[in-house]
Amino acid sequence: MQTTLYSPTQLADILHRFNVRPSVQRMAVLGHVADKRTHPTADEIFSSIANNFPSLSRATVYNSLHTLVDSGILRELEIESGVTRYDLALQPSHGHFMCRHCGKIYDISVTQDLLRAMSDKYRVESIDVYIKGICPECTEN
Amino acid sequence: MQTTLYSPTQLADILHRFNVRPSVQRMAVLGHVADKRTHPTADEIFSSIANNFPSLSRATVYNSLHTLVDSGILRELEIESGVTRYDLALQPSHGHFMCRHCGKIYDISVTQDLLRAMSDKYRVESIDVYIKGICPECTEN
DNA sequence: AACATAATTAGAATGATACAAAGTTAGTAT
DNA sequence: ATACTAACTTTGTATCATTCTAATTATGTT
Repeated sequence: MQTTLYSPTQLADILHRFNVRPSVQRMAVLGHVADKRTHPTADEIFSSIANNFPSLSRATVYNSLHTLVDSGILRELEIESGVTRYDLALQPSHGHFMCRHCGKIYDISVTQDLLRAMSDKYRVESIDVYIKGICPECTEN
Repeated sequence: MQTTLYSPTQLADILHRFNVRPSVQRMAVLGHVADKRTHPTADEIFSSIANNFPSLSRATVYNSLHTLVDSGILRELEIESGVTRYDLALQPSHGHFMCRHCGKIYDISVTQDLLRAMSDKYRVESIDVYIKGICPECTEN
């Protein structure tokens, strides 16, 4: 059941490379996001790994996730209102497709052509493009 | 102070066209989103129009917004974690640029070329492409 | 081993949004 | 006009994700 694509050593390596201390909790959080590729929420992660950590706190999951995002290992997805989902950031950038019916989230590549071609497979109902950064006004000041 | 780009008659017309009953509250909510183009949150809308409606309830603002979104007049933006923002949907589809520093949200067009050209004006730090619809698995069933 | 720093825990607090029941309004038919 | 009905608004309460705080524990370094 527990497909382990990333060994503990590999997880520790990743954390080291990004200058994040490899606590067991952090490894478990990262491991879950990296192994299952379901773009889980903080709560899903908590429920899944709580078995192995009787005293695990939600705050720890949130703390770990924030640390992992800040370090660049994970990336936040806000594809669904009200919850933040998490995705491995260690791979070529990609868009996401969420099925309105089953809720599953698929990784997709996002070149113009592919986006158009996608309509054959997926029934696209909405596309959101969000860009963040620094605006001209703020760059001057 | 209160720039009125849309007259009450125009607002009522829009609501009629989309088969939404033009209650005063709904007109006020739509009017605020349509006039100011600040992509406001439910709470910002509530605060702004509460002056004119001493007994206005937050629930009414949420109800109105849901009705307006369902009818296709407004569109939800999830560009910022934890809050939903609202935008007029009655215009050519466009992306959004949020400044990490001042928080302002700019409308931008999203063709490949323009996205590339944008880097001259805006300092792009992250791009999110979210697509929703029905996946192949669900289409079969 | 002792100290300093960082991480974890538990529980309470916050804040956006949803819900439920009662009251009000508006549209329609008599 | 009056009464009926359905839609809308209100009020207060509930929920749920996330954050905060203070106390505890673990880790790394001298």
